[in-house]
Amino acid sequence: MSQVGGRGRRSQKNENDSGKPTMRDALVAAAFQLFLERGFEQTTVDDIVALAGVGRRSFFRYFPSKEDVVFPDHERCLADMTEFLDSGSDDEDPILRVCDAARLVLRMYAENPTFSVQRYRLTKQVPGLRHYELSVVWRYERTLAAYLRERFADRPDGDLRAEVVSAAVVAAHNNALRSWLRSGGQGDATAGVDEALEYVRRAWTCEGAPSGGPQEAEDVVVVITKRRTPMWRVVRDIESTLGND
Amino acid sequence: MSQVGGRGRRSQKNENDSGKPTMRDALVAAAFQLFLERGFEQTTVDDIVALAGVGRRSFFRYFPSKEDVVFPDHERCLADMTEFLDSGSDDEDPILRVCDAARLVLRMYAENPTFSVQRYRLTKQVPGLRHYELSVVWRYERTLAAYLRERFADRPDGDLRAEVVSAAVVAAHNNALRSWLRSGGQGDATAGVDEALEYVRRAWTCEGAPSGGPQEAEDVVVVITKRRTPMWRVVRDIESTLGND
DNA sequence: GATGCTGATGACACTCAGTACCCTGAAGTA
DNA sequence: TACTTCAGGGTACTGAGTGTCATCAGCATC
Repeated sequence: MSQVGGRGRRSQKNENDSGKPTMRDALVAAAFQLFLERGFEQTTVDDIVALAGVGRRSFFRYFPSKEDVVFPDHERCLADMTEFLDSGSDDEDPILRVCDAARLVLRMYAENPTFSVQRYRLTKQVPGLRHYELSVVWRYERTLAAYLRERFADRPDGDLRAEVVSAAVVAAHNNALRSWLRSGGQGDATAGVDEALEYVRRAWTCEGAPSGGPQEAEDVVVVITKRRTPMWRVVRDIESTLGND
Repeated sequence: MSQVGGRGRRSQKNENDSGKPTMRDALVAAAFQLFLERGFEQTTVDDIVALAGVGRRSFFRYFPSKEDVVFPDHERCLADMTEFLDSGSDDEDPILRVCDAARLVLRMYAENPTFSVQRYRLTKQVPGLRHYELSVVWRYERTLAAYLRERFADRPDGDLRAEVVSAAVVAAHNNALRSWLRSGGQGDATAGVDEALEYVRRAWTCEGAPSGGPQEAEDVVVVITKRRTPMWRVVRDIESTLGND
């Protein structure tokens, strides 16, 4: 119960050097202690501020809602993501760029596995928190989509492509992230996310020019046919795979 | 202001033949009238029940929350979608199937354009409703993903693929749907959605097995390598494609 | 027609999240 | 010292959502 709190993102303004935790951090710690003890819905804001020893009004000064205290670091992560996307050069593959942006979220989770896993279990149980999480994920997705929309502005399908790719990237990232969280935060989270993101990137870059990518593999695609498959069918499928139709 | 209400889904149990609207419909109509007049947040549940001439407690008997009254038909549409997916035959392309499932949502919107457009404008303005909509969309996405996960169970990447494809399908559908709603519900919504869904399908059926239609192909997979690719790399990729690693 | 059951509705009270408003005290500044 | 500023405390209020009980209409049964 001592590893909770907004740890893992020091050197920010919400941390003073004297070791004494900020009121914000104290509130997060108190809230999580109670949430884990008796559940989210069974804990009132009054309980939290009583444990933290502060006034009720102060809680809402730091967190706009009771749900916000469960996701204390997303606001910063979202800002980091925006900044990261703004700072990129224009000759980089946009899809690779949003994949890297998604990795920022993973990094935030991985910085404090215990906290992340506790939060994951809590969120899984409580509908209200699940819904709140949706709105957080949605904001990440909007950020990625806005970036892609700009980068794809010259394409006729730019708008649709931006939407779909950002949704796919977020889904892939979250799929790998949740799998890591389900495992209790054991092992390396990065590998799974890399794989998942690469999976999406491949689907959305193969169809035009093969373009980017590390340079290994990618060059090899596999054909397996049943015996006696008519040759025209093989040819047709090769052609449609290559996008020549 | 008279075209609001849960219209467009008659022949359901919430409609009695005597022409007198159900209490549920009366509540939806009263709520929308007030929401459009003075806004969602400026309207209390007390206002709604007063206008509808019913008791306050009755509101919450029909709608679990104030937000629910804005999306009175999604519950049924979700049930339709589940039923549709359950009733399909197993030799149909899963991705085509979920695309068709997504079209059920479009159909619901298109059944009552005026209502849909009013709701769209309302939802766009009110953060609370936007968040609620996210959870509705999420449930559709979960339904599609659960179906795909089952259908992709034999693939090594089945889980990830199910997540990513359902996210992409939902994103494409919503992109086209919103574009239609922004236009004020003019013209044909179907064409745009068809195009968007086809866009996604193409990206996700070319990449592995060409598969495509019902029973054709499926047997043909394509290998293309660069000249002079080392044989070990070809073998490795064949193995990993087959999931033998 | 009286009795009893049931399901829909209304009435009332309560909890709790979130907000508006104002007070206090500490720190800094002229 | 007087003034300002600002973080925080205290109180009262609004409004969503819930639990509980009373009421009443419809309907069957005796």
